Amino acid sequence: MAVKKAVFREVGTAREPAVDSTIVNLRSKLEIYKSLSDGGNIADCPVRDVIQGLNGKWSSLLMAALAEQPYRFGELRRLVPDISQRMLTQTLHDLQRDGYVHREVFPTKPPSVEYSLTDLGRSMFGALHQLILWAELNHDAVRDARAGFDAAQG
Amino acid sequence: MAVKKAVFREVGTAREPAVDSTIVNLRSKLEIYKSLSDGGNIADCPVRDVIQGLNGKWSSLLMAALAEQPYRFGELRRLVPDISQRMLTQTLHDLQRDGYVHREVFPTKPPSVEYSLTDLGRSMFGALHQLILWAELNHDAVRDARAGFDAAQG
DNA sequence: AGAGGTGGTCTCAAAAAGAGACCAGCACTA
DNA sequence: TAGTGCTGGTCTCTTTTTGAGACCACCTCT
Repeated sequence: MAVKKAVFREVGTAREPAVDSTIVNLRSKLEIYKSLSDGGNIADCPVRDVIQGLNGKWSSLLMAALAEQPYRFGELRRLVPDISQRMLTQTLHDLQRDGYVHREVFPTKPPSVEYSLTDLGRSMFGALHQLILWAELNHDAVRDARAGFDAAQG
Repeated sequence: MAVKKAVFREVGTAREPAVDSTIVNLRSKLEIYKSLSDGGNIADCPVRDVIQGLNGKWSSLLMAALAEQPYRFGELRRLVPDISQRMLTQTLHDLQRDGYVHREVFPTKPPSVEYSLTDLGRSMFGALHQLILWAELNHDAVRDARAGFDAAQG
């Protein structure tokens, strides 16, 4: 099987000549992931620490929702029907702990709770959004790859 | 508590005026996550489907490693000491299935297996890398947020 | 009085991840 | 020739994470 023609689309259609931007090539990507100064042990790496907080099943979805507008607890639950109340509580708690989400209780009766992105959260979503955008543009390529792989492997 | 001054740094130091780039505001971010045309059910959303494959504990780390250069199985195991052989096999398998990673067996004795990024994988890493870069630049802000949260909540 | 909406917590089952033994095949060494 | 080690895995068992759903106090409206 020869090298397939690249049919996927890049996120930055213009002005981004290729995958590797200038800063990417400044030093080894793995070095960046190790984030230097970790004493040679890749296990406790700050970047891993931060990324870990985002790769939960619901984190990126809730970030995308809150990037749109602030939402109340129940609104988020209705917006994402297949999340359990337990995981919604927990994921929002974790996002708040990492400083991405602000939780505000309003003294209504019964009290309502509003979740919104902090400045840090908006900043982080700017980067996360690149990935979401890529996924939207290339989901059919990924789906094709999966289908091809499954067909080949049985 | 007033609105804190934003002390975190943006990834694109110049030319990116704020979090929201032009394309971000074209339509609702949540709409993008739903990726339209999903019949109103956010549960089976192509973007979620793609993102899901990347938020495993080891996926982004292995992508970063392979973005640096191709590696053999044992090399990856030594590079990431705290991954179990089982999860390394499985994660590489999943990344291969999604079309990000190419697996090639060389007929040496004993046979060796080399893993490398495909074009699709390199393209995806271009987006993922934004997030990694953000994490590197802002991990202290996240760490501070965590410390503050833990101190407040006990 | 009863139903419904608020934002949760608690318990228990299912799924995923981690630890480590085991495997075939070959090369090198003793 | 028997041991040792390296290759890339799989298999089983235990621990952690997630999911499903009951339960809760409080208030409002009917």
